[in-house]
Amino acid sequence: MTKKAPTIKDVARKSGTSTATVSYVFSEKDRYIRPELRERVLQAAEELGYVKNAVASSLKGNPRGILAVIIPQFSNNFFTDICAEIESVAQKAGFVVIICNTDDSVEQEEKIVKRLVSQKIDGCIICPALSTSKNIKTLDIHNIPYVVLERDLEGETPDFDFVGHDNFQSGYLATKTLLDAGHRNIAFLGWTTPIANLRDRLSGYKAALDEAGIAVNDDWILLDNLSEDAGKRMAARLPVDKVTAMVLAHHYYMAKGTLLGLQKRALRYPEDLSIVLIGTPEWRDLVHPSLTCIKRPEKEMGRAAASVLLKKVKKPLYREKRHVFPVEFMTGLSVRDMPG
Amino acid sequence: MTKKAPTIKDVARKSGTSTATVSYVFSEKDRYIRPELRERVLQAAEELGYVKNAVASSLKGNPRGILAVIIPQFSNNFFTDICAEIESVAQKAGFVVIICNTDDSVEQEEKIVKRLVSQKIDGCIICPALSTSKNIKTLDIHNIPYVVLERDLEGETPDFDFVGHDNFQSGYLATKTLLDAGHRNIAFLGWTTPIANLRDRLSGYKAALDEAGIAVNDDWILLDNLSEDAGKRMAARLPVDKVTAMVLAHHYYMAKGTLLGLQKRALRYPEDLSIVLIGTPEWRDLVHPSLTCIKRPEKEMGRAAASVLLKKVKKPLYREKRHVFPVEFMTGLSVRDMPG
DNA sequence: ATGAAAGCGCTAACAT
DNA sequence: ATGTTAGCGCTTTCAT
Repeated sequence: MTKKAPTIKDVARKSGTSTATVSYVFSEKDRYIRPELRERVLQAAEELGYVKNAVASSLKGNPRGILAVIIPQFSNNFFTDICAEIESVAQKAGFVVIICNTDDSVEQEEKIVKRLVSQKIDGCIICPALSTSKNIKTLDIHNIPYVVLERDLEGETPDFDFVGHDNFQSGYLATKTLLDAGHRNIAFLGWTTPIANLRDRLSGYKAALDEAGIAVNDDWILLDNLSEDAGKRMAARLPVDKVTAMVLAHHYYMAKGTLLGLQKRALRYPEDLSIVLIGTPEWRDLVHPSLTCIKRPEKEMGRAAASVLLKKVKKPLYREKRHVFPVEFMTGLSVRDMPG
Repeated sequence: MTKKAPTIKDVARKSGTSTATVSYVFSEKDRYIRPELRERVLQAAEELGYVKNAVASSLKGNPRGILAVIIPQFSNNFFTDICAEIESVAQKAGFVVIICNTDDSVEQEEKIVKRLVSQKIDGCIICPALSTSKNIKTLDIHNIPYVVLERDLEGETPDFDFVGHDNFQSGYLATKTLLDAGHRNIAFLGWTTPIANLRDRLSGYKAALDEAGIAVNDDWILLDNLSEDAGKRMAARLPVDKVTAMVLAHHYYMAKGTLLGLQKRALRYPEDLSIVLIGTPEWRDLVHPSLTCIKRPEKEMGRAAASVLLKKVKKPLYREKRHVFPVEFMTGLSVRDMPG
């Protein structure tokens, strides 16, 4: 026997006033209302269990109270950490947040973006599937404020606000760490993807080698798809007779696979092979020896993305500078100093 | 110069027909419309970039297309795994999902629930903060279909749909595993909480001991708050001269802390201490030796919660049975057979 | 087969 | 200081 939710009209009737008055009582607008009347309205609302219908309110042009974030992988802690931060900032500002996973599929993303447009969300943080800009354009057309997260858009695209981190630097720093420890033959393990992030990390790797006057050996750059098994495969293929160190530039579950693959070959780190990992999985200091890592700024990114978006929601023409956060070196025990 | 989004009216004008016709073209309702006209409408909509406004539509009583899930911890993989599954199921059914984190605070939850009510969401999956039913009642009052996740409600509460897993069994199974390996003096590490889950695990532990004719020693039941540091503290307090095994019944980061604390005391498992962990952190098979675990049914729970909710959204009076999923034993190398 | 128009719950300009 | 009312974009009954 689902009775209907009480509306402003019910409250008006019960408190013997008009809907306008009730509306004003529940809005931030300052229209003076006799304390006595205001009290009566509040009382009636309380008794009826009235809650303002944000849906109807937004039809009149008021903010919806909903933000969205679109990510390519739900199961990647890098993204969930960012989302957690976004949700936290949004919550404090009175918004709820819709989280959507595209599985890095442009088609899936297209459906999702349409749905969000249809829902008239106030704004959106999007890490574009495969770095494509197609669905971003939909957001543009419908005037939904958005912030692009982590992946730069390829090709001709509108001006956009961006929050990301320095992938070049992470590749560079990881490689430099190994070079400084005296390594010369350094492998780079990544994944196959059209997005720039991995490419940037690889550029950082190459730049560091270059700076040290070392030629890049393409055989030591291993790429595979995103999975734990791929990590295992790469560990199996690793030319450990030539290489003394490696940069793990891929995802946590690939990295996990790589470590397991190493175990399987009875290879030990740092004795047989030094390792620097880009990223900070929960287990970085639990494995033994602990891993030397490059920490990415998940929280900072989440916080920045959310606050930039909130500003844009308030002022649609608001433009922020690009936020590209630096990474941070985290010491560990997986790098061995080379003798000599 | 943000031009307004095109509405049904614009499409009607452009295609020279009425708003009613356009509405029918974009609805599932079957009203016959001349193919020629239908085509013209579609054409106009396409050109204008028209997307139906779900907000206005829902004002007329149509489903909103939004579900919500309320969890007490965003950073806990147990919950994010469940959420990932919920999102996936919801997405296939055409819904987007709002994810809210309460930090296990009843006050925060209250705000969130009010917001969701105000947003007129179609339904909600809630893991109630501290197992309290107060905010659930708000959902009831406003006729929002909901499914209670993982934590049973305490006290007098309305009839509700529930999806969870067998916490008693996980405590029992973990303990039984150690008993079967010949252990007699088994510690139980948990956290301080009013919710039933930990209590149930503890009951399972006690039941297993009881069954084996072993008295419970309260000194071996260690509880602390939810943090990695608390895990370290418990490891430090552990009476390893008396105890030969332990059940880790707490969260991943506590478990991590406990393992780190063990390392600090130079205690090795399973030699010095056998371990069974409730839960399956990503690192369970990465640490060495790999951990013997009790796997909880995150995916099944997520999937069940989402599908039950979707059924309730369709049919508000729909009632499902309680879903309490079993846990699963996962073999590892952290349990040593006791001699004798 | 299609269109006119009332109305969902709210806001705000306007009237009193 | 408060009430009346048009209208946000859509759905749907009723008329044609």
